[in-house]
Amino acid sequence: MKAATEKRNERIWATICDIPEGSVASYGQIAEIAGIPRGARQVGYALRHLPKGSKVPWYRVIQASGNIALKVGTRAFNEQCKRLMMEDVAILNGRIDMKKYRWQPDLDELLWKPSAAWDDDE
DNA sequence: CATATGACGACAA
DNA sequence: ATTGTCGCCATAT
Repeated sequence: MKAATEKRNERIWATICDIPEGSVASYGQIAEIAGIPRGARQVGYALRHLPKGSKVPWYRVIQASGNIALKVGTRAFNEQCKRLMMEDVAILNGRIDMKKYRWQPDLDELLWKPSAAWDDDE
């Protein structure tokens, strides 16, 4: 595994950890905040490679369309639905109302941990 | 180096 | 609203 990749994944996970309870974010959204424009798939990759007992709230990450990315019927899928519902996130007909639950970080929150979103250089 | 794949996203029919 | 295409980008073969 390349170091750059691990760092990228860590940034992604860190960003996901910032999603407040009761909210959700799309893969693309996470990617952008993590400093990886068009990196939606990389977020998916990072989640797929989540370290074994990580406390990352991966279940708050869903597709921009409001769907859960996992295949229906899988254990992970059920786990995600369950967790979301526990946080009062309604799932109607297998979908989540993004307009209503999408995480909208304020500048304060971004300034709060910029190291991830901006060049380490600066 | 060429292809195929995937926890994605935007857009056209 | 549903479905299909194409664009993206790191990995795997």
